[in-house]
Amino acid sequence: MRIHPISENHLYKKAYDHGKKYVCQHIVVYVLTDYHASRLQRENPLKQKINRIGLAVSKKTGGAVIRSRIRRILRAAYTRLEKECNVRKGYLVVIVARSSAASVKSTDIYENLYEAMSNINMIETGEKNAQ
RNA sequence: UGACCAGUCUGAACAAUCGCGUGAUAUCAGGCCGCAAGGUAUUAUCAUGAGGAAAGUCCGGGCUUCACAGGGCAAGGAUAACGGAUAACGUCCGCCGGAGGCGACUCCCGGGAAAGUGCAACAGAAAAUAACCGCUGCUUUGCAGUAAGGAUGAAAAGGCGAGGUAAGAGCUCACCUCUCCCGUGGUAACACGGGAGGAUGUGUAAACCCUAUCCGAAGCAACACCUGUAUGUAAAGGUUUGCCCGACCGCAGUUUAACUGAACAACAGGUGGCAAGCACAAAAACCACGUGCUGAGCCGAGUGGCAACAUUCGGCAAAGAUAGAUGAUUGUUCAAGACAGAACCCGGCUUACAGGAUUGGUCAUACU
Repeated sequence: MRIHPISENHLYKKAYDHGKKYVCQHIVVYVLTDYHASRLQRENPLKQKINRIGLAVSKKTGGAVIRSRIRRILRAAYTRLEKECNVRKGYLVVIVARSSAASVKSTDIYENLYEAMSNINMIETGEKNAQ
């Protein structure tokens, strides 16, 4: 399960401007339909659709150590979410950490992410495994 | 024992579960992306994976690109006792002078103010050809002499004592200070001793400036080099014939859409296009493998040196990403975890930092 990062700056801009948005206590999530989803699917050896993930942590949040810790936690949270739930694919997902995320446990962030994704209707209920 | 001074080392540990980068071995897949060379995947095991400051980007180098390829001058910048170390330094070591501390020791101290120009607020009579008050003399509403005393100030015209005088004054003398000369010691800065001079005007050079020495510019999401393994690939391109032009290649993006997606397509850049034949040199561009991460390297012992350091021998070699790998959760322990994340690489400096360990030394007190 690899994370496909968003590297283009314009995609972040589009996600902020046009994407669906949900604000939680510690994070903000933007979701936008990925126009390149089918091309990426062809490139993907497994022939599955994928979500491209963008992680954003403001410099206001803290120093480099704190920021990279938050990025790791966010990445881990998303990986766990894809594993345990049935997440819709073919989207651009931008996760922005709020300043309170610096002092919070990773489980809280995961719960935040789950709440946000289900509110944006990114999680298909049933099927897979509901644990 | 207490209070200090100067270093050196260290920068929580363990277990379980999940997870990541790189490398190796095996395994899986022949699809997708690209004009093409070519690229890329699944899973398992093993190995390995941030700092003393990785930080600030303040100095000095290496490396690379560009420029000059010789010498001089000017401008600009940096440095500033002396000797050494070093690839180099504004760093380090030793030492000198000054300042501070009882001391161990410390210091954002260190050319020139008699080359010149400038500045010195407020206060004060006066801030540099000193006469306001005071003191003394005389021919006394004034003139002359005088820096001993006096407000102030960061700084007031060498200090202090004696002689001297009308009163005073380096005017004279002793001591101190300063400058110069000689001798001794030291590689030298300088120190000590002796002699001479009469002594010029306070501070400021982080004001301009003067003296000496050094310096080409730029740079990392970059750039370059080496080798082409079938002389690596090469769409649009060359050339011949025919036909056709707001064409074509390439591409962010937009619309529709959910698939072999389709349509339209800006800027930069490149090329006239299409069909057939022929030929493929070079360059730009790109691709693969490799290199720049073995380096002024680290550790231990010996030798030389007061030391910085040099040198000999032996051993070690295991971060390398490109939106960026070291993490999360739970539990246990303790001294309860600070500052903080490699990004081309080194040597320094500076700044931040919970603590812990340890070496040498000083002072005080007590005891012998």
